[in-house]
Amino acid sequence: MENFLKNLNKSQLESTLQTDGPMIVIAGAGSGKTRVLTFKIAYLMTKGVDPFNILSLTFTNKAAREMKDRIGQIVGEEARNLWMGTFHSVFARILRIEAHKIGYTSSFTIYDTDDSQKLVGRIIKELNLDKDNYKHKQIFSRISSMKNNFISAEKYLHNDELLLSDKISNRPSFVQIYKEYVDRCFKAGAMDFDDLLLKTNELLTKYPETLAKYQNIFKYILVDEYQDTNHSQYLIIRALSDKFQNICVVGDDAQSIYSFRGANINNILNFQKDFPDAKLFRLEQNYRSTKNIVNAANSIIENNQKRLKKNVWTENESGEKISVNKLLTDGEEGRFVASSIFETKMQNQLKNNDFAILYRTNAQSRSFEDALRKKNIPYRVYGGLSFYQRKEIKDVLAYLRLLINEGDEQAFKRIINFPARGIGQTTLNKITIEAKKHNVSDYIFIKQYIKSTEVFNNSTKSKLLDFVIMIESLKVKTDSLNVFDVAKEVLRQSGLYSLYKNDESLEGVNRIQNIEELLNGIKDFVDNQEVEDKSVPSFLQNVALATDQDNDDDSDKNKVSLMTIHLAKGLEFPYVYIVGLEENLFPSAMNLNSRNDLEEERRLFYVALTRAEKKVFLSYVLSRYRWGKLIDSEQSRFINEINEEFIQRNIIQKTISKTYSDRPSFNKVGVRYNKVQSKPPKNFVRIKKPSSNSNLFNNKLNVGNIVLHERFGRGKVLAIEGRAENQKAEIQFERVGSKKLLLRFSKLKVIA
DNA sequence: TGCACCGATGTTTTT
DNA sequence: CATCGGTGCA
Repeated sequence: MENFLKNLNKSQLESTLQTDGPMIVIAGAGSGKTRVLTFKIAYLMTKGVDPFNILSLTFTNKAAREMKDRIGQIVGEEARNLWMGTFHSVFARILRIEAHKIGYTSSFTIYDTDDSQKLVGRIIKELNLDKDNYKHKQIFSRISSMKNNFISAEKYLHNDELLLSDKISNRPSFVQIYKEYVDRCFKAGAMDFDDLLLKTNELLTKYPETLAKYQNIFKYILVDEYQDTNHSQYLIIRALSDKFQNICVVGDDAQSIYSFRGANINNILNFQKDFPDAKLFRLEQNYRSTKNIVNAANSIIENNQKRLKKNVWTENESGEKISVNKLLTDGEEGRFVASSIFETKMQNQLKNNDFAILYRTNAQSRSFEDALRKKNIPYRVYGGLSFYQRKEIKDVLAYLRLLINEGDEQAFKRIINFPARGIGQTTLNKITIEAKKHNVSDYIFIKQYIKSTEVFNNSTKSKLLDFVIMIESLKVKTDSLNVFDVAKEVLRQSGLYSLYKNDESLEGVNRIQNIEELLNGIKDFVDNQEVEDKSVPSFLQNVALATDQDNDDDSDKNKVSLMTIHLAKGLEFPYVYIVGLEENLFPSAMNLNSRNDLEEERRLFYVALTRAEKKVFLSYVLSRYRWGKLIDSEQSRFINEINEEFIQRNIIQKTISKTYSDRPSFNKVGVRYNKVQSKPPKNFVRIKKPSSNSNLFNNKLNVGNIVLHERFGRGKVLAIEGRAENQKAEIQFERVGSKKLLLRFSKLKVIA
């Protein structure tokens, strides 16, 4: 039964078998910490601990799912009963059960960053503040950081230091915005991401019996990536573990890279002070990377002052030196990387998914996409704009949100006049004022008071009334229909579907495709056996906390991965390209001002290096386009911090290809490609996605061909127009008539 | 009220 | 360069 433990080394085994009492595992990169967590949980279960009593918090939902699967392979079915997920998803689930205790209903809305920022912007406007001085994104991020540090608006008001600093920076009204923002979220029955943690704390503090209930449920608590927890998260696990003290945290201070969202490295540095009896374990043997990589990474991190003593080593071969490459422009960097991938792949018989390109900022992906596409190397861009952040998707979801939460201000504002129904700004302003007078939400105001109020003229009144009637009739359907059918009704009755359907433009076609994908996703959610709660609120919660990297499917298996270093955390690839190693980009210009910030950038570089198994390629350029302008740049200080014996510098690369201009104009290239690449989260069956190697990009489609479309069926090609990814075909389908399709979207099979 | 156009402004990183 | 918000006209 416990055979599975045989594969562990000494320190892995010791930390696995230590089950009771507080403990911390300091785990170097690639030292098998996930194995320890997995085996420890499996071990607990074989010892008879009920999976319902184990809480395991991971950094992404994907990590949780993978771990659950692996545990399932060892102990079987029972593993599905484990409490496992991100802080946000686990506690959102609990909050839904306990919501009424803290003044919410179980169908509370979760505001995403976009909702939150918009609300802050609106408040700034309402308070008549100068929007150039009060930048809504900055203000929101300050609010978020206050929340994560447990400084409420009230506390803020009593903190002279903070108030003074606002005065000095000429933003004395910050605290008013903060307070109003919190009030408005509450009134809207909405929580933002930070609230999910904050309100959990509120719940556990205010209700000792609730705290006791969850303390008794979570007899064993395990936290992965502990170095990236913030104060809120810290307090939650402290409270929950207080009774049994069976708390195991795993992390690596050298990989703490999320301080910008409140992560507090002191959580890991101080763990032993918090739990004086805590046992400490170290995992220092690296199984992932070559000696060169491990040693190079060690030489980098030695430049940081703040760190725990640790000696990461490996028995792996020395491997190749790290290749450092200097290029002229970002365009050349793209081509260099693409060629290098191509050559390395050919020489060593590798697959595309053996490669990753890691960068500091999402905006850098562009040149690599262009170059890879030209070389016909399939790739996938992770991160960036996620599926659920697309306008058309947010619109549909906003209808669903309003159906279950009449208070949802952001949802209401989004859809009241979309699709356009003649309700303009003037009317909206009136509604806001009147609603405030009656102390209800905008929607409830028009629903309850529209008939009796005199502030609107008759035509406006009837337009508003029509809106209410539509929403109310949809709401009735939520009782009898499942989410999928409700969503279909929403699309039909709101007019959203026909709006986009009639839009023949490229954008319109794109949007309708996305909406259909969303429907597929909802259908799958409804049909999915593993999902217990299929209500609209449950679906929306799922969606709000889903992330793009939560899903991978077979079509993504053999592709080069492009992502930010932050997203690469926890992943590994045989060959890794770390690009854009230039001062002001990496390290970022924003983080050059303090030692702490710079050290975090350095840890980020450490994380990037330690993703690699076999070989690392670094690159930097002399000039790079930023904001459409050519900027001179110099190599990153981090390159020189690597001990020279581990690297090999290459002279300026010759231009690899001169057949096309360095910066192709947008007209030629068309719409950016990665915009349509990210995808809905797991549980989601979808129609075939556009991708760099699929579809008719390369294959020739001719007028007269008979084709098969997965939804429309058989059809005949009448005409082809446009070029490259803008290419469209007019096809006469037997069942549904003639349609113009964008070839890069349509999965067409040529049958004759 | 709706739409088209224009200029300002912004890019760290994400649950 | 790309998006967004604001302005001015129909």
